[in-house]
Amino acid sequence: MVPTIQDVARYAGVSRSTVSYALSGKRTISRETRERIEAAITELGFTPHAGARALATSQTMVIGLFVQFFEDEFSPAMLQYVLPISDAAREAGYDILMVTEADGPHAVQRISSSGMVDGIILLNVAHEDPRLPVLRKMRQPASMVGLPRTPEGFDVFDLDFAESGRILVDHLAERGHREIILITPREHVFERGGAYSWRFQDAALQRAASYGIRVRSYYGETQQPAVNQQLNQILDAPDQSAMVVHNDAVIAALPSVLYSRGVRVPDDLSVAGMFSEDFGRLFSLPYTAVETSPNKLGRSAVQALVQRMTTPADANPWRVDLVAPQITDRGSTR
Amino acid sequence: MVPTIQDVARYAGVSRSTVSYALSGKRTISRETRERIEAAITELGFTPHAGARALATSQTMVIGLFVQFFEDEFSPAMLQYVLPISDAAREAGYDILMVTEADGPHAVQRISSSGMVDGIILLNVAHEDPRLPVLRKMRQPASMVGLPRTPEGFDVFDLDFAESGRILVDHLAERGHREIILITPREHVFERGGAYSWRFQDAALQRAASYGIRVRSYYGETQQPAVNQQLNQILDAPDQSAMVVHNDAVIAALPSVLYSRGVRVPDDLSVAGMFSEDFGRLFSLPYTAVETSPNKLGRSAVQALVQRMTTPADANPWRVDLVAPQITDRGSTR
DNA sequence: CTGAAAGCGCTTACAG
DNA sequence: CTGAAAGCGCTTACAG
Repeated sequence: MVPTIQDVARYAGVSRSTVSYALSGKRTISRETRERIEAAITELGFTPHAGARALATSQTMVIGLFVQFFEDEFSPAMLQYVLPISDAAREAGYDILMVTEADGPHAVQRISSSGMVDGIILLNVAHEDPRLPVLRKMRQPASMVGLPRTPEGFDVFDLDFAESGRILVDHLAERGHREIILITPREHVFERGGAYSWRFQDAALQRAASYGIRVRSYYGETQQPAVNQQLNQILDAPDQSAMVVHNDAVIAALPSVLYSRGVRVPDDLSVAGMFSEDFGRLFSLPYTAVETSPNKLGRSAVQALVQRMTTPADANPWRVDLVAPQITDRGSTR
Repeated sequence: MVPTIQDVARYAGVSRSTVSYALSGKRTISRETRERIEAAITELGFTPHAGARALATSQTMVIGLFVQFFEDEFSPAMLQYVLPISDAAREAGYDILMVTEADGPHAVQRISSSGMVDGIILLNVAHEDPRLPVLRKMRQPASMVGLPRTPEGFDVFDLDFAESGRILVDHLAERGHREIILITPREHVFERGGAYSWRFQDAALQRAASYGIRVRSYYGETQQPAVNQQLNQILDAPDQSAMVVHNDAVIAALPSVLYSRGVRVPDDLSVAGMFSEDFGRLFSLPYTAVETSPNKLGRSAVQALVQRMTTPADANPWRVDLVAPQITDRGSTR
């Protein structure tokens, strides 16, 4: 039914090995032979069987992408990582097996030990991520977005959230603000070990303290209508001059809440956030923000992984890249 | 290095076939033998090699999911289909190979003919979708979300957009509106063959005509700041009483635009849209809407595909399921 | 209840 | 420049 390399060989009057070498280019084939083979391939519509090739070469040319969706996080943000990763993988010749299973450790074990993938990318990595211990036992290399407590054994990429916190506090301090409202991820994200939450918050609080700036910190909600209710409650307090938002759901809802209250930015309130340019465009956020660079982080993770996969005995030390945050001034502070 | 079925057999003192049958349960194994095999498996940490199994059985237990992201569509909506599909696939024992390649037909050809997947799901199918002709030549069954001009050969699931258009017009007609603003997908979506765009619009216009209701139809923008600008321009016209929005980007931006203009819903303007409950929650949309049921559609596509994959000679006719739209009244009309 | 062997469709040393 | 053959790690008729 579906043609095999044997059919091609027979049709072209050569051996299977010759066809295989013509395909891979790993040895020189006479022009005439090569042309006969190519003709046979197009004539028969032959494509090598991926499974057979994987068995023979121990290479699947597939990357496992492990995504976790939590109720308390804002899902659209995740897509910003997935798409660049998928694109970068394809550019390097890999396909993406996307795994969204709730039981992360089990999924890693299952996919990895069955040899379905050559390498693994973890998204949304927690401080004590239960996927890492099992991942360490697997034979495939892995890279990730998100900084775990013990990154040894993996290439790790993340935004420098501490520095991001400082940059935003500096930005407001320079403009003379003496009080800042800080809206963080949900409390549950802290508890779960989403290290980005406290890396940002701790650094921001510390930097603010060094200026003598007072910070009122709130765990932001992530589901409507709680988001709007909470924002309104926070804004009911008098004399607020500046707000830093490190919470996707809150920042996405902010424009409508501010409009509804008649709060003008930056005249009545200075606002600065943490989001990517794409995210900002999607939700029409007119706020100065630290660019979270999901594109860059995702692509870096792919690149590092491809490097490890193609150089199995790679002696290079494991990377921990904390991308330096850049602020994009959209004029929402003063 | 990594244990094979041979190692397990040796360790348990049986043959490879016995181990294989113990794994599959396709023949009865004596209790004692089975226990020895199980012990060997856990002891050695054995997992069957997926590639070898695929080669022997011609089954990969992987579904190819082909996603297309267009500049002129609103990406968060896509995730609402991807996640339920991934979950449903896993429940049926399948993993998901997610393909986002820009060249859809080529990607289908590549993945399908190399035997990487047992079946295929297409998302965001166009009226004349260039992926369908190549898909028809492939050996794997396929299902899809989105109604193509010629659905023969596939199981097709989509919302009944025509009926959705009628329902929303009826809803406003019942409330006495004599003029409706209709915001559709971008013009380019119509041109590209996104049939959902005109199926909805044509039906809505026709139904409105039957009531003698006047409809002003606009191609909605999808990128900021164009979305807000356009909305403001549309709303500048006097005497508007009702608006139907069939455009994700526009409906997501609508609350802030209406707030900023001081337009109150439904007192000043009746608003009805097309979006899922999840989407509405994500963007805090307080509008009456036809539920677009991405969850249901995605799961149906998986179910139908699993049926075809497990019953290759399935004689059941191809399905074209247009899900009956349900309106969710959130009190945004009167 | 269990085993020996063929076969799935490739790749790659080994030989010439 | 090309071929014959072993091997990758499974499954499954065939045999007993």
